[in-house]
Amino acid sequence: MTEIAHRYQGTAVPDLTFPPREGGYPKGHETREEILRAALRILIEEGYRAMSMRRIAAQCGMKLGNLTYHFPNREDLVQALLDAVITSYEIEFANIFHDPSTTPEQRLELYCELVLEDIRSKKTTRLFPELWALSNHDTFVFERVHDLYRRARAPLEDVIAEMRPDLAEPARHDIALFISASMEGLTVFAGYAKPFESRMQSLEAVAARAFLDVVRNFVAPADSA
Amino acid sequence: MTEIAHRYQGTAVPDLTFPPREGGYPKGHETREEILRAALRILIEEGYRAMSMRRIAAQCGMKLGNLTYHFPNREDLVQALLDAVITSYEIEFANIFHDPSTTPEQRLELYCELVLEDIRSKKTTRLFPELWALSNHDTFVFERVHDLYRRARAPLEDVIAEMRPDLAEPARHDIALFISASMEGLTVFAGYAKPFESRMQSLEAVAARAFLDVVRNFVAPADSA
Amino acid sequence: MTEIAHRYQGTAVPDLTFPPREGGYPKGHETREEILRAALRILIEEGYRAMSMRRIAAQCGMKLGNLTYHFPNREDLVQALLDAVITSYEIEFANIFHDPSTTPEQRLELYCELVLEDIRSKKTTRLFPELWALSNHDTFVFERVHDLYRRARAPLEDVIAEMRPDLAEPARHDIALFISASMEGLTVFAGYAKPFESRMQSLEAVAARAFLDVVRNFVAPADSA
Amino acid sequence: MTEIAHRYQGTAVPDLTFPPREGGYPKGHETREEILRAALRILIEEGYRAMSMRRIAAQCGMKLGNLTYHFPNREDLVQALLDAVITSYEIEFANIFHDPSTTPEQRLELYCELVLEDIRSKKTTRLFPELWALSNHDTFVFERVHDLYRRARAPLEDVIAEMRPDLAEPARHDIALFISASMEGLTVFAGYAKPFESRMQSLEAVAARAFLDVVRNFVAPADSA
DNA sequence: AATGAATGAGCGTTCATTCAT
DNA sequence: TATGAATGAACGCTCATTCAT
Repeated sequence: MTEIAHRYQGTAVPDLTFPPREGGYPKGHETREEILRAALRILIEEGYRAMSMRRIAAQCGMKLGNLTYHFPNREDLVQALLDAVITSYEIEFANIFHDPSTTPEQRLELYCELVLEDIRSKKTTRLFPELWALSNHDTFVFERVHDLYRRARAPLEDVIAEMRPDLAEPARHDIALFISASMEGLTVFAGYAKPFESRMQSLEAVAARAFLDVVRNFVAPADSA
Repeated sequence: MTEIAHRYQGTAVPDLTFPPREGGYPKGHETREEILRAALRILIEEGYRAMSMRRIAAQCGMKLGNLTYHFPNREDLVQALLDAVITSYEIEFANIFHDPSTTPEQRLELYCELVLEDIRSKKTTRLFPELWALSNHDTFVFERVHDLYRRARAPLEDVIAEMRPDLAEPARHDIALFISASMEGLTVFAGYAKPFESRMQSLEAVAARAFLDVVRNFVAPADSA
Repeated sequence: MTEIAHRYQGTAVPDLTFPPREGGYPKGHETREEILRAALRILIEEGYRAMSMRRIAAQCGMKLGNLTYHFPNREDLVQALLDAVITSYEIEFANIFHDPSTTPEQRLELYCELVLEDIRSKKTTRLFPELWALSNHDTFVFERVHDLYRRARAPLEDVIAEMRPDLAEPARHDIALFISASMEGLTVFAGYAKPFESRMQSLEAVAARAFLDVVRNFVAPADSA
Repeated sequence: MTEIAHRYQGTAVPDLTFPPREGGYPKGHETREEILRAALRILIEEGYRAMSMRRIAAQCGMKLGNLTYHFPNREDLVQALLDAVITSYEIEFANIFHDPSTTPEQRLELYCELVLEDIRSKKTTRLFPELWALSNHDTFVFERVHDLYRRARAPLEDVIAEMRPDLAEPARHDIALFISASMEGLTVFAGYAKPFESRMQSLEAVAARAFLDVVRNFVAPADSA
């Protein structure tokens, strides 16, 4: 396959959160972190198919045997990696809304701004499509990804509840879901190295307008369950 | 990896459009079609990683040697497959707007309805995340996918132009892009076997409201390039 | 493990009978024969544990990939090998009694002579203990081995029936079984390179005496089922 | 490989006799015993090939590191195991003939009875074929096994000497050897879970008859050395 | 057009072993 | 005494590919 040039080759790829092993030494935890980092790097730069045990071991200058010592099989490693990377997103999200803006409208706009900014990062642009593809065939990824999204929608639902206390819970949920999905969709079009990456600024304005309007104007249909 | 149960196991997976080989016999074309169909079936049911030459050959009860006769190497096959599947989507799209409804608002709504209906199909839900993931690392897929989306946005841009002749072309383009991306984003949340598949109906109402409003109300910022 | 010196290192190890593959070329059959021969050689010279796919491939100057082409997995190869080797023993046995000696006593003695002669061969001494060990954990080997022994006992039972028409079938069967088992047991003590290999001649006399006597003198107990 | 069902799954597998380590603590001896027991359990249940260091460690809920602390390498462990298990058989045998029956005929019969009873145990049926197979390729096992058999034949030779003082030593030895080998051979046919396990009772009668007759009637050939 | 045969590289995994803690 | 960490080699197997038939 023809490879897409990597613009920021030497990306640091940080942000991995995973629990230490019971009874394990600090050295071992560091090694496991190095392994997961290398795996993430390959996943981002070359895709899931290229993320083999051997390549990961080679990436972090480690023998294959040691890699399987820390992660007895590939599934363990992949799950640990995806869990760690998703957990780090959850932590990031949890930190976002500790600074309360004034009006709910401002908070909605800020939320979208932060999400769309994240989407433009190489890491997110590359990682999430892989997660979406994997979630189609792997229940663990499926559940972990949608767990993340559920948490990510919570502040959105709060904002909508403030702006539209008249709406029933399902309707609020639908709107939050739509807003969240809508932004995720932009990953493929205006994410890192995507055709409309440069339009992200103006797309943000379009999105903000659409989201504000739909929250304000949405009228639940009679039979909306 | 833990497999997600396939609800409509025996899916037919049709819709593959690809050119006959120059100087090739009809039999050969049929065989190539069978191969691509088998490949697509694996891609949809088990993901890109499982789509090996051997498994494709096995899927269509064919010996490996014959498969490599028709597609000398894997890249040829993958490109032919993705090209064929994307082409079939383009043809489907081209057929959509031959029946012109009355108002542009109705046409916008119909457009969204058709797209969101397609998204709920197993084929589309499974296929597109794979394409998005591949497009991050493969220029051919990248270009082919965005070519498809460009064509898909064309009728959308026409509708927007009718509704908002006052807007400049970049703004219209941004709005069309947003609407398209927005709906694509719903694939992951309300597509086939997704957590909110059952909410697609009401999500469609939310989306329609948001899209109509943004087309009607969008005001280009002063510095929008 | 300390290795026992191989006295007749360059043993030919012939006698493998297995069916040609349907639609396969003669070349392929030859290759499969070469593979099985190499496997048998290793099994005999170094034991079951040493009989790995890689070592077999190396033994017959073949690439591992080609070996797995002909035998998709180890179990297939092992079964094919044991089946072939056991089949060849069955054929050998079937040929033994086509020359009818005069008295049943002479035939019994000839039978024992032939079996004990075979036991002294390197192939049989080495192979059968492996089969016995394997048959403890592998149903295929278990059934195949006891199928062979059942066929091997048939002429024995005929002889006994001739000598002792008064005996009931179960008693005849027990005697045949005892005689057969008795000789097999000598493998470990007086087989190839065994401590009493040189005593085989005189052991044969002891065995012949014991077998003749038991056939002649055995009196079925009252409650013998 | 297809596994043979284990009828008496939770076998205790006792009977391991091995010397304590010089300067070792009692705790260490217990651990080593636990290790050898686990090894023996695997050997019996799954065969020699499955008896790896890792599996042994896992079997006795121990970390690999600790196992290699007690047995620095595999050969040490295997030798210790086989030595211990053979030693325990030797001790068992030594205890048998402390109760002297009256006539040598009765003693011969009792001897056979005890041996054939032991053969029917899962442990013996499973273990000895492994020993026979190993003894073909490993001098230590070879010598240790035949040492055991030599001791086992001693009481047999005494009985024969009593019954046939006229016979020369080689002839007596041959007869004892034949009787011993004969019974060992029954392991494969009428041992634990073997096709004729249920016939062991009547086979014992056949064997007793044959053995008594051969001891009584055997006439050494003129050239018997 | 299709199958059989063979290669060479790579896959995930298990192995026995060594050494630091 | 026991566990954690790491190595290097080998395991059975699958891969894409090439070529003869």
